[in-house]
Amino acid sequence: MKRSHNCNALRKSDIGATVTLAGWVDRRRDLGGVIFADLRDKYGKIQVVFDNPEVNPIADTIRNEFVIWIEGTVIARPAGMENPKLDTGDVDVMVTTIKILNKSEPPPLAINDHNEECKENDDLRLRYRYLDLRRPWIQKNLILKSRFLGEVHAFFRKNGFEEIETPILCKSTPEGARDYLVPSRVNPGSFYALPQSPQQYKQLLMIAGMDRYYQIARCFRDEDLRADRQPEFTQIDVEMSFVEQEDVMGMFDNFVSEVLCKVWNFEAPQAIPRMPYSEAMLRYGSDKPDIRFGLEISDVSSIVVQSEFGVFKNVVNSGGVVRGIAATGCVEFSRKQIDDLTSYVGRYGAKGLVWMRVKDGGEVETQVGKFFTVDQLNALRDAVGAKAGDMMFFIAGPEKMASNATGQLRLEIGRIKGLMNPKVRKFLWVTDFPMFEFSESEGRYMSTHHPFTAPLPEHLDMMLNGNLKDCLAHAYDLVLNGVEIGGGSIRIHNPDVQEKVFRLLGLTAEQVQEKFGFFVDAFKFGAPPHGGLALGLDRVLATLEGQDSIRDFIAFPKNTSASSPMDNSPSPVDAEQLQEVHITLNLPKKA
RNA sequence: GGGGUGGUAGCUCAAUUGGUUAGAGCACCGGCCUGUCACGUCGGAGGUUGCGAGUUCAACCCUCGUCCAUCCCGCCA
Repeated sequence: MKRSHNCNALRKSDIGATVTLAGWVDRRRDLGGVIFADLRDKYGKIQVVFDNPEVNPIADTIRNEFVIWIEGTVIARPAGMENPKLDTGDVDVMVTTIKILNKSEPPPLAINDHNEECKENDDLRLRYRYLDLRRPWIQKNLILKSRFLGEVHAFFRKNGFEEIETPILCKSTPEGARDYLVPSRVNPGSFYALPQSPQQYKQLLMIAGMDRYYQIARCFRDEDLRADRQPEFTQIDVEMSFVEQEDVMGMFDNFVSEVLCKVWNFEAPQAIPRMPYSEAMLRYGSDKPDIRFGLEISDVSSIVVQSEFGVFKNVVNSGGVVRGIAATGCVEFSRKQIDDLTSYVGRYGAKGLVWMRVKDGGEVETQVGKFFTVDQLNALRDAVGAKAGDMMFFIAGPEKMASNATGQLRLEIGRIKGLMNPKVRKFLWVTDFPMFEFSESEGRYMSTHHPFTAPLPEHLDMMLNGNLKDCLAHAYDLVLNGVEIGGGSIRIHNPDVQEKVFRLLGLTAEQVQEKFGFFVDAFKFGAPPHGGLALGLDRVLATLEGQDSIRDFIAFPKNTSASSPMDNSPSPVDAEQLQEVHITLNLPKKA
């Protein structure tokens, strides 16, 4: 049963050796007299040959995904018969003994598909995830993750961080995402929450004097899923004492150049550029700009308000904005392409999309030309930086919507023009986030980051005086190719300020005491200034691999309904189990 | 909660304007084949067209409902 080599080990230099191998049958080719089979394991593939009456009757019966063990001799392939697609392609193993260790039914997934894209739908893949995971290219993802984590540990240990575990059974707190709840059997009617992140624990570790903490932390959020969002996911969670923003960001500048560049083998950025949130929103219409390409956005409100174009004028006069973008080299966009873009930005609330073409001589051609003077059209062209051969697009509306919709338009044009090269890695720090955002649905201000984030020191008084709109936070996000891969902040370490922030968020003194009392109290016993950052492990992997979905970097992910088709979780439980945890069900009526 | 797309053989897909026997490739089963490597070749089996109603002489196709998946908005850092 022992194997002398794995399936990727044998080379020309091994010719003549007697070896034993074990693995899965990737593919069998029966030529009548001689039978070939590709044997596969985690390490690779090798072709084995059956050409004697002792073994061929058994080799006749093997099928895809059978697990076999063979003994044989390494032989050179006949000249011209080498297979350059295999690392082991210079040799064969001539089999002298074969044992079938296990049979396999025909697999419902094409594990041996030669191209690295799987066409099976996700539901099927997740139902048979253990087969899906046999595909070499997806194993490669998990192996890469494992190797990456090794480097992560090495980096933080080298920099004096301690790896400390924090509870999975936590206290449910308001703010942030919806909690996953766990009923307590011994405390009837009480519930734990699974952590959305170890935020409070890591801050308490700073108060405890641990100075530098990191953890590969599992986080849970009961919100609707996306391709890049799972109900449980992993963060590289970090916190440091006696630091300022520069110290935390500097640590992660090093992390990028020492860990990410090493694992993914790309050149370290000279310095990761920084951009204030307000600038990111204006120039890119996003708090996570993809700076791999230009197509920057300009505000043209002051120009269009002079025109006779009612739509734009009214928007600006009622407090809205008009944003424009020069789609470089897109003058030939068809009517249909423009219609598609119009409905695309409609998803983000844009009521319409105004387009203008810049002709060869530089003159501007547009359907709405009669509402503008030539000077105004030229001013628009120059404001967005359009040249002959470019198409200009404009979106009007309330600032938040117009900004976002134009930003999404920019990304879509980038996709259409193929400007998103996954081989290019552009990191960016976005800083100076607003401390609070007004939530229409909640009817109150909410923390942009989380309620433990400190305001900029120069904005503290502003905040204490109740000006939440203009108050900026000591927060920073790390962005890679337009994906937010991490975020952090300098934390509040003054109990009075922390209490005040909770109150500004609408919590009563009683609620603060009940939900966060222990936390505020902790700061009364000598809390050091501290701050930190958390990186989304799965997103870092997916983004650096040029993938949109994090699912292929998680061994057993959930589907969009947060369930697992493989083991059918979540699932109902016995009445006795419910009784033990003092729960009675109150299910929604089915129509 | 809302919108888009999809659901046909084990898998991936096709099926003209609604038209009579729902096809192909892969996989599977059987035959042939001694250098293939996505082997080839001959043959065979395999279908509640997601589910339920309705329209029609006739429904994979049209209508309504419903379930599931997926992508997105809201939500979520």
